[in-house]
Amino acid sequence: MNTELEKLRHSASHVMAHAVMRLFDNVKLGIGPSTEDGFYYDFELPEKISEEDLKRIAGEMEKISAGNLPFKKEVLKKEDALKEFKDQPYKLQLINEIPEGEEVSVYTSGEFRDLCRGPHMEKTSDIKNFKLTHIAGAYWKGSETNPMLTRIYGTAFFSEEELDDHLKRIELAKERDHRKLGKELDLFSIHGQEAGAGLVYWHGKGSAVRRVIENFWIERHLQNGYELVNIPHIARSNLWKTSGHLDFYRENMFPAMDIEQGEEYILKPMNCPGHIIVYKNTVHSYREFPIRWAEMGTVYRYEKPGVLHGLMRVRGFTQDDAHIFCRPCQLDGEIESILRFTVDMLSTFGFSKYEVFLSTRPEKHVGTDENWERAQDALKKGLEKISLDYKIDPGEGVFYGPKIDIKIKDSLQRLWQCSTIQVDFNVPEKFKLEYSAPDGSRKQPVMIHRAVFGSLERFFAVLTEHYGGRFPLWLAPVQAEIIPIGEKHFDYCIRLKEQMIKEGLRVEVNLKEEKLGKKIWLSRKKLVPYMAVAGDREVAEGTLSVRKLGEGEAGTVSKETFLKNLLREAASRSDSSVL
RNA sequence: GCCGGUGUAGCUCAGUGGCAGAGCAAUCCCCUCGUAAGGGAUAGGUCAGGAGUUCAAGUCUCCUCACCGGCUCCA
Repeated sequence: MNTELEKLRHSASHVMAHAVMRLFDNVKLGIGPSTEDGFYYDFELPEKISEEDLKRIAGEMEKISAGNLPFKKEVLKKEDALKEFKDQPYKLQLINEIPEGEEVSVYTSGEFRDLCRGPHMEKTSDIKNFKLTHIAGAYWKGSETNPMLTRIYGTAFFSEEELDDHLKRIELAKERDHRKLGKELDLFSIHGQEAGAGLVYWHGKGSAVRRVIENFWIERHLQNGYELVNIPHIARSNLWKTSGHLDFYRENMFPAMDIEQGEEYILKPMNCPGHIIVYKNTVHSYREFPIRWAEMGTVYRYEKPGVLHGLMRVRGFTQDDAHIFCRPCQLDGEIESILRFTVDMLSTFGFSKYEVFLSTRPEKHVGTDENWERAQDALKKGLEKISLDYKIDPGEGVFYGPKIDIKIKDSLQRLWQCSTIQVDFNVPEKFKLEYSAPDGSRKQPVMIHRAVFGSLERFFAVLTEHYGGRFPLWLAPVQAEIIPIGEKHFDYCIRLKEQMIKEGLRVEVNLKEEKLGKKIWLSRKKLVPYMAVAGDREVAEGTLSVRKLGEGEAGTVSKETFLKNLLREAASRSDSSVL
């Protein structure tokens, strides 16, 4: 299945490889596929190259394109192919992996010949609108144990307009980067050098957004039959031994703290054992089920230095976690209601498109095959019941159970993993959890682990990029800025601010001695949804001249009306004015 | 962890071996102002950290840390 665009991009990767072969000696070729956004080709090069070299390579590509060379396909016998590519170790490996009976084809364009399944464009001059974007290292065949090749990324389109649009979209994504907005809007900071990589400092403005998210989360959980619990951040290592974390999750855990003579404590990488401690504190009856315990639980995981990324990938983060204890017969119903609950909550934040994945048993796991089968079946049934389309991600489950991951699509059509639902028969077994069944016997409950936002840090980052920092009113760190025109209007503005703050709004006053135009410019830079200007006229009438971000002047209203309107809009949790 | 790049004032960045710079922000002064940046002055630096080469290092070399683009891994 090759679309025309994939054909174009794959052909572009050939032209790029062709150019690289012309410019460097002794190049070993890896693979050069098309991707969602463009294409790449992996090379083993005799020397280091940097982004500077991309211009040269692109220049050579222009020449090859202008050369108008046809792409010609040729089918070879396997032994002939092996002979022809004897100096290309990676190609040899690929040839040897082609199953018997499948054809071995080679594409030729000018003096460049490459092992390739095709298909291709007709000629090199079809590749006109391309751009080489960046360079990266990539393991051969994606395995850490293989040598690292140099990957050159590029993109190509049929028309110049499409290429420009694409490059503009990349620029837009850069503008919306949560790390950039985090600085500009004073939301958070990370101090890798001074205080530790991957550890987040939430500033006042970021915390304001976070608090709104948390309050909404608490409200919805209480309405949906959850109880909120709280657990400590460290626990003795024997707890993590029992749970299986020390055996199966150790590489992601910070080393144990030796507190007093041989008593080791461990910083929690997950919340589940803590909730299990609460469960085990008393005996439970089937009549209590389902028990739904939720917590914004902060966890710490050791992540390799190279994987850290803003708020998206950190070493300390807060999961909006919940554990549901129930009877096996309640499992389907619980999964279904969790899915509905999740989708409902996400839609409030403007996320209505998802991709859903069902991840199955990984290599490193606890528990029996039978338990894994049961858990997977339950998840499948839940998905089918609310007819959500999903894909299977083989071997991607957690060590204690399979999971459903919901990836949300943001306003730039990018996917982000947030929500997760995991069915677990294994940890209850390890901790010997019990409940009294209707017939008086002791049975083992099933446990569901689930998170809607996944990590608050990541969700906040996704939200920031989704809205490009222009948060809808209910989330905005500063909902309104009141701007006095001159010093004599300060009192009026300060009193109004105090009144609005008492009503629960987040409001600031700009008391700098600047001109109105500059104050408006500053407020716009901070992406504050509403500005309220007050001068002589407004003070005399008890009104405000209102400006709306992105829309400009919105007329004069009484300060009471302004306050009421803001309260109403914030309470609606609507994002319609933003997107 | 791996490949490549980067690290200079609070922020954005210039400075390729010879006196450490600009704009914005900050502070002070002038202007007292009506809807997208008024003017002036002042202050602000262990040039990420350490070692080395050199008469001389922000600049060259090595090590460490962090950050950026990817790979592997992942909420």
